[in-house]
Amino acid sequence: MDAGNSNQQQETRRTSKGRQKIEIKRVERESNRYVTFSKRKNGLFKKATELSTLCGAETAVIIFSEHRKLFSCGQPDVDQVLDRYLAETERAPNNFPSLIKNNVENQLANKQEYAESLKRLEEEQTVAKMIGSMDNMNGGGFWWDLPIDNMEQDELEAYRESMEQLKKNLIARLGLIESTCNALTESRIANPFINLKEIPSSHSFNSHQCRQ
Amino acid sequence: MDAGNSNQQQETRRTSKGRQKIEIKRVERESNRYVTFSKRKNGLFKKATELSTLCGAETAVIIFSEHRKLFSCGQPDVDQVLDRYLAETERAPNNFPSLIKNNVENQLANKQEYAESLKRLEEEQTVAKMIGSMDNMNGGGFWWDLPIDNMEQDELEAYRESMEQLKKNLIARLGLIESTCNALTESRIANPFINLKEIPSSHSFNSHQCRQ
DNA sequence: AGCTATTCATAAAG
DNA sequence: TCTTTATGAATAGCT
Repeated sequence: MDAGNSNQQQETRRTSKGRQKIEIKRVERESNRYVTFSKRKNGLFKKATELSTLCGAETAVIIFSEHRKLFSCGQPDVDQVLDRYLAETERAPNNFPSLIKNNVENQLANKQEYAESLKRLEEEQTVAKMIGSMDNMNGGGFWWDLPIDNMEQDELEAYRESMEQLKKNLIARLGLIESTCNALTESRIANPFINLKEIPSSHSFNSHQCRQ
Repeated sequence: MDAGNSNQQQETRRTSKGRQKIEIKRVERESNRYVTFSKRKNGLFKKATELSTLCGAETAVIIFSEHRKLFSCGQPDVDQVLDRYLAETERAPNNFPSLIKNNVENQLANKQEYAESLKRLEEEQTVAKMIGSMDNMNGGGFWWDLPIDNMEQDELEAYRESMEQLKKNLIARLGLIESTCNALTESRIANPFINLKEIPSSHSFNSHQCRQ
């Protein structure tokens, strides 16, 4: 609507230039930047909340101001959404194998190694069972998402130790794997066949609250 | 700006009623809801990105559609922001609840969930077995100790990415679990009852990417 | 924190 | 789903 015609303020001169177009780049003037941050942060939270209400979506918005202050908003709850998100992304590694499944099936070679891997698997199962035997495991979580609250003290201690050990091992192992990958990648630069594929990922949901 | 006067379309009758005001409540018509979701999701991502650019903030927006499909957007990177968020929330003793909270709430200890967890466990085993079938796997390794040497370039890339993701998530999650254990251990020394509190927050930053 | 004029986002309809 | 239209909303610049 143009409304280009005059009138609309009797005689009270415009008290404002009204909204002006701005470039989307850092707002240099600090006072303005603050105000903008505050207004837009609120706007963003509002939009996120509306999206949830209108469409039944679960949302989480996390913002760290330039001074690193945290603000967050989620429906029904930020942490639930994050848990779900983490669960999803954790799943990605498990999806990976499917990419090479075909090759794997063609490679069933060394029986002995296979036997060893089975043995290892049993160890994992032991842990898993121990955990599984504890009552419950929330729907979309992983085995380490145990109901810690219900553990007895000794179980808790044992569990924590396991976790610490697992963490150490994982970090070390993953670091090794990564560097191996990197080394191999480099050494294969000469390889004319390079095509990257996407890691598929599909997902689930969950989140209510606004902190500021 | 009323522009209430007529004219403005020669004779071309209005082809649209234009935007109409809507109530902020679930959009009942499915087709509309879907369209609204898509538009608003994009709008939200845009707003978040603008906020980052304009104010030097770090943002992460995570959305799970009603069909549980995941969409996310972050500057400079969703996972970095999440790591920061988790780090922040981890430290605060009163904080860790969410993950645990979930479990607690889900501790209706119903059999069905347990069954589901078992099912998931089986899936993990399947993966492990599959990998176990791959030739090689020096004793003591875990399922992610795949025969990297035999991977094709694209698999390798995908695998490395998965590993990096897994590492990030594991570190974050295990850290969270550990601190939870510690907190619980402490709190039990004096009190056998544990109750979760709301999370205070002050904080730091971090995040670039949009997935959809 | 309020105001106001504008720009921006988006509900409807094609 | 993509475009167009017309209008509702968000917000930049001031006070």
